[in-house]
Amino acid sequence: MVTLTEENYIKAIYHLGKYGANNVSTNAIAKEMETKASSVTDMVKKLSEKSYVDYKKYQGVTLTNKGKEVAVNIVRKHRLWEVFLVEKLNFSWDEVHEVAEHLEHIKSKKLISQLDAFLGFPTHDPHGDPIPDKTGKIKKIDKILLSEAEIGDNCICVGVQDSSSDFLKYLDKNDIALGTALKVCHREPFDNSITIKIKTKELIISNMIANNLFVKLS
Amino acid sequence: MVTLTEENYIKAIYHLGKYGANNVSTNAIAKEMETKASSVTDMVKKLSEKSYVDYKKYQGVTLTNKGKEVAVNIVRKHRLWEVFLVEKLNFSWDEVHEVAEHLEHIKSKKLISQLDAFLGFPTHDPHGDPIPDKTGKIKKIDKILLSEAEIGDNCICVGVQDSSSDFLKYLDKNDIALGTALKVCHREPFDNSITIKIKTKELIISNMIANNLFVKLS
DNA sequence: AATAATTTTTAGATTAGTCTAAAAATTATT
DNA sequence: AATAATTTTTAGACTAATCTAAAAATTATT
Repeated sequence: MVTLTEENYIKAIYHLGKYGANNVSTNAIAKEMETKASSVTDMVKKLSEKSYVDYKKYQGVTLTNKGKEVAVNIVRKHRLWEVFLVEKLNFSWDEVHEVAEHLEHIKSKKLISQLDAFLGFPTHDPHGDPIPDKTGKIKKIDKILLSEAEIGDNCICVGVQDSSSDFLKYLDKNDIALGTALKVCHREPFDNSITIKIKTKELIISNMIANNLFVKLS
Repeated sequence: MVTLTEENYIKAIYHLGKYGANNVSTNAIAKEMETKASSVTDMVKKLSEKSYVDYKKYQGVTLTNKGKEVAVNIVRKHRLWEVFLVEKLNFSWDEVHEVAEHLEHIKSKKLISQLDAFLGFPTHDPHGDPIPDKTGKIKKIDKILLSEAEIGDNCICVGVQDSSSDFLKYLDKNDIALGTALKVCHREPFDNSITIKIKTKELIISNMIANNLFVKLS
C-alpha cells in the first residue's frame, strides 16, 4: 500500500523529473514539498525500498515504472476532478487546484472510471493539461509558448504553464481563456513584451505572461 | 484543526450517542472504530482537551456542541456524496458507503455547497437517511420499522436501519427500493416473519429483515 | 590540487496514533 | 458487603513522518 505522503512525494518527483530526464535532487524535492532535505532523504530511502524510485546516495532519484504508474494515476485523478469542479460545480479555473489536491488521493477504481464517463471522457483539464487515460497514456499536443510565436502568427490558447491563482485571474480579467483566438502583432525589443489582438481588441502582454501561456498555431 | 482520525472518532461517538442520550463508553467506541480501548482513552483525552467531548474518567464521553457540529457536518458530507455516487455515477446503494467514507473528509465549504446545489438540494441519501442542511438541521420523518406495522397496513419504504451490502442486495433481489409500496398481509406468530404484498406479488420476510426496513404508513 | 561552498546524509529527538500488559476503578454476583 | 468479572486507564514501547544540528560527500572556486 502506498500512503498519502508517499503519493505526494512520488507526484513531486514525477513533476520535477518531467523536464530534464536526469535524476531529481533531494533539495529540489524538499523545495517542492516544502519540507527539509533530511526528511526527503528518509522518505526517498523508504520509496527506494518499496521500489517506487531508484536511488543512490548523493545521486538523487528517478521513478521506477512502478513509481511512474502511481504518479500518472494521481495526475489522472487530479485532472479529472478539476474538470468535474469546473464543468459541474461551477468552480473557476483558479480555484480547482487546492481541492483537487485532496480529491486525487481517494482510492476507488470505480469512482474514477465512472467519473471519467460522467464527464464524457475529457482529454484535457481546465488549464489545458492532458488527462492520462486509464492505461496511463498521455497524448501530447503540439503547443508552443506564446513568447515563441512569430509576429503575424494566428494562435489559439491551449494551456498555461503556471497555474497560480494570480496568473489565471489576470487571464480572466483580460478575457483570455482556453480556446481564445489571438494574433501576435508586435514584439517590443526592449522588454520582449508583445502586442496581441483578441477579436478587435489590442492588448500588451509582458514577456513573463507570454512565457506562461501555451498556444497552437491556427 | 481537526485531524482525519479525530473526525472519525467524533463521528463514531455521534452515531453511538444518537440512540440513548447517555454517555458513550470507551469499549463501544473501540468496537465501532475497530481499535483497542487504550487507544480510545488516549484519543478521548485529546478530544476532551480540544473540547470536542466532555469526558470524566471511567464515565464515558458525550459530544460538546462543538463536537456535534463537526459530526453533523461529516454526516452531511457523507450523505451528499452518497447521493452523488448513486444519482450521477451510477453506483448502487450497496457500493457507496466505503467511497463516501473517504470523500466525507475533504474540507472545502465551496465544494459541498456547490455539490448540494448540483444535486438539487437533496433531503435524503440513497438509504433514506436525512441530509443535514448547511446549518446542521436534520428534519426527521415519521418512519416506523416494518416489523412494527400492523396487519393490513399499506406502507411505503423510506429507509433502512442496516446498510450492509448483504442486506441491500437482498432488497434489490426482491425488488424492494425506497419508494416501493407494500402491504402487510400476515404475521406468523412462531417466528414473527411477515407476509407482504408488493404490487401483486407476495413475499415472506423474516423478522430480522422487517426489523431493518423503515416504512411510513400511506 | 587544495580549499570553500553547497548539498546530502546521519544521528538523535519529537509528535500523532497505535499497541500490549499491568494496574485501577466500576459493576455484577454471590 | 465481600469477591469476581468486566471495563477503563496507565505505563511503556512502536511506527510513520517530521525536525535540528552535525558530519560526510559532492561540486565550485581559487
